Amino acid sequence: MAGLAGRALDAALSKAGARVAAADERLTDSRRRVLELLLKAGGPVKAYDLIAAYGQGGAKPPTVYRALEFLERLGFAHRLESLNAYVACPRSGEVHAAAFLICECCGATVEIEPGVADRVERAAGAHGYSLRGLTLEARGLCPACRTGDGH
Amino acid sequence: MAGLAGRALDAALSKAGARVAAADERLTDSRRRVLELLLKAGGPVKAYDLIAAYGQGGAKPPTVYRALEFLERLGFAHRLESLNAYVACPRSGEVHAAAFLICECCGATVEIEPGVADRVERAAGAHGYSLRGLTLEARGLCPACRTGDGH
DNA sequence: CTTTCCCTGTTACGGTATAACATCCTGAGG
DNA sequence: CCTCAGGATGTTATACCGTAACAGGGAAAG
Repeated sequence: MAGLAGRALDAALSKAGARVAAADERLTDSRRRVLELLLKAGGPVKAYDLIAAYGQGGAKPPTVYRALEFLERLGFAHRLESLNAYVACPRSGEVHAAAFLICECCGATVEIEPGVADRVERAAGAHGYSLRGLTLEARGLCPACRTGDGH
Repeated sequence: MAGLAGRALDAALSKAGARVAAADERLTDSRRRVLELLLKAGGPVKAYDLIAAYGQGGAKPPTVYRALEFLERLGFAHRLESLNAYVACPRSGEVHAAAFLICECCGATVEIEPGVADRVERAAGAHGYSLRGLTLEARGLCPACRTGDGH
């Protein structure tokens, strides 16, 4: 799943720590641990898998959900609504609208930048709405699964 | 919530019946009942609210979830992933990619046609993905809630 | 008539998420 | 040093969302 490990993981975590500090927030143990698990996975992870993998016999649900909420708020992670899963954000620490391609066959996901925010913004304006967040999840088949190399 | 009632509701239901028949499917009692509840609500409804409102002491979850699955498959309803809720589709019976504006304050939703499918398709193609379905949900404030008239 | 296929009913369960409250740090100000 | 306010965490319990698995029923085709 292209997850991080070793030096790259450490680098990503310390970079995250710096960004969190710059935002006058704290990267506490539980937040750091959850981010680490998301980065290691390199793909979507279910909340209860994080809970189980947390260590020392696991964590309680609120611990992990609070960490996820924090990571989302600061732009280190996204929630995939259509999968009930969470994923580390490749553009960690920069708040932005996320868009995903999700393979219906193997679950592989890619975060993309389709540049649709402006069009949605216009459509919202036409209905008098002001926009504050965007969820865009496209389901399909990844290259491997299209050709049968999948899984 | 702009829900349907009386003649308009009857008309919508019989139109749905015709479309279902044209698709060589059956609009059974439970399917018709769930569609009726969605149309009456005129907005997003939670599955368990449908279960409670179903009548005769309510229905069992599988009954309602099966009906919802059917209605989605035929394009009569959509699931709002970010709300865990379901909504009747204004373009009932025509399968299409849905996009929604959702008010974070009062929950009002509008189905829009932002015309982004082509852009997402291109972005998917660039990553080798073939597209089969699209979820687009924009959160913001509706006109009433922006001006404080909300609720 | 009977076979087939789809739809439904029912029980039970598993996965997802949060409420509510107690506790504990940590940093600012006295 | 003290203490006090605010955020973060720990803990228990519970509510909500969705589905598996299997039995039964009913209409249409042969």
